Amino acid sequence: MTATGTTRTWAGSTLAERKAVRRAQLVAAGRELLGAGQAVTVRSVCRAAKLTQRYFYESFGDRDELVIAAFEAAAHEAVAAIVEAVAETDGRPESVARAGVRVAVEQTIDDPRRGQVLVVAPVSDPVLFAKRDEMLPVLTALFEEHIDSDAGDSELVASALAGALVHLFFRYLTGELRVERAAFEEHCVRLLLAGGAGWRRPSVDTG
Amino acid sequence: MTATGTTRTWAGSTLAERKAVRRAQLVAAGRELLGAGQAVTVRSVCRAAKLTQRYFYESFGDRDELVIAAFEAAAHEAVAAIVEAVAETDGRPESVARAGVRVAVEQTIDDPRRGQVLVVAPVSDPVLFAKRDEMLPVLTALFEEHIDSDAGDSELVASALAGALVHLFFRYLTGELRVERAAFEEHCVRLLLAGGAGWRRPSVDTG
DNA sequence: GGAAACTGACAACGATGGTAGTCAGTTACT
DNA sequence: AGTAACTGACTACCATCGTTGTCAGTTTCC
Repeated sequence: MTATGTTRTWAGSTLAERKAVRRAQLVAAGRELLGAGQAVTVRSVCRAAKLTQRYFYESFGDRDELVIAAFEAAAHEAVAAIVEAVAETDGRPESVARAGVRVAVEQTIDDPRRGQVLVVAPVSDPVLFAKRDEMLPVLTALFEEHIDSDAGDSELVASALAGALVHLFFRYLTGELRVERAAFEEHCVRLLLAGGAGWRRPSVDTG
Repeated sequence: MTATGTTRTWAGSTLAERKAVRRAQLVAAGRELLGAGQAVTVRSVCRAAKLTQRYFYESFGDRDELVIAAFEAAAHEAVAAIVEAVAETDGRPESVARAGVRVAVEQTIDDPRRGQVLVVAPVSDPVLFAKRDEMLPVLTALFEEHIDSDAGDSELVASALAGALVHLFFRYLTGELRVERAAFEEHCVRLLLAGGAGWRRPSVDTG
């Protein structure tokens, strides 16, 4: 048998394998830069990955594609952890909400780099903002599945909830929100349980 | 009397007057560009203002300063209109919330350019994002003054509310949120009245 | 060993942006 | 009329970025 096409090896690996390695290196470098709040350009990411720019275009059409890949890598980790935690609850709404919030906090606040990628970076990168906006329904749907809310138009509810949580996490992560972690988590749980309501009694209900 | 220093005229106006006119032209040009979703650079804004770049540095240290000025101009209009509308209510929480939401919608959705500047542009410009973040407490404080909420930690409440409203307006303005205007406004009113709760009954309350 | 695939380093080009300066023409004051 | 302030048009320089190509050295296959 002759080694032709993609089976030819170089330093023990095929071209496809090398491409995959290089792609992973670039995505990891992109994550590092995003997580450190640094600019992601073709040059900066290739420098961080210790690859020449020629290899960038082997896997990505442009910088945006790379940045999205980096974001998705981080997001999938967080979502997977949340899904797992939720699956281990007894399924009661409060258990689900608590597990979800706990893990979300762990994934973003206890791992500041991932938090930076998922929560802070989208603020200054329209590409990431749009990507995050696209992925949020995945998360809200997960909770809607377990938490029955008779709160009204579900799209409005979901949007308000997403906006509220994203903003809370952003301010907490950047240190603008000076509250105890427990209070922060409790508030997020309440928001989820009420389909967005962290408050017991809307004023109109007691009027 | 001899005309010296700043009283010297050129085409009928003093240097100070000319500077003020040029500054206003640049701010207006900045607003136009932001409102049209176009990039604001020193070059683009001077082109739009029909002024040479030399005059840019007469009023602004850099591009960010100009962009902030443009944002502030738009924001002050909206805030002033909301303040006025609230002042004309009977002061009951529901009246205040309704007036506030109605005017906010008018200011941003009925005037798409201003809406673009205040709601959409901050998504792709970190300078504007930060500026808006800085100004949101002005608005939430206005409502807190009129709407008594026993909902808990007021900073957490205000942050969640701000995030929810900003996100709702963003999605509505960009056309992502396909709901009737009345439903949209009603939901925002409910959020305000509940200090963020658009929902009647958190599940835990009926458990 | 020769040829082709592959690598890493680098150059090149065009585009854009920020900032500052020059120059000829215009205006206003003395 | 002379001079200084002012204007508008433009140049110049530097930096960064995206994208592509070249070249010499390396590896692998036949």
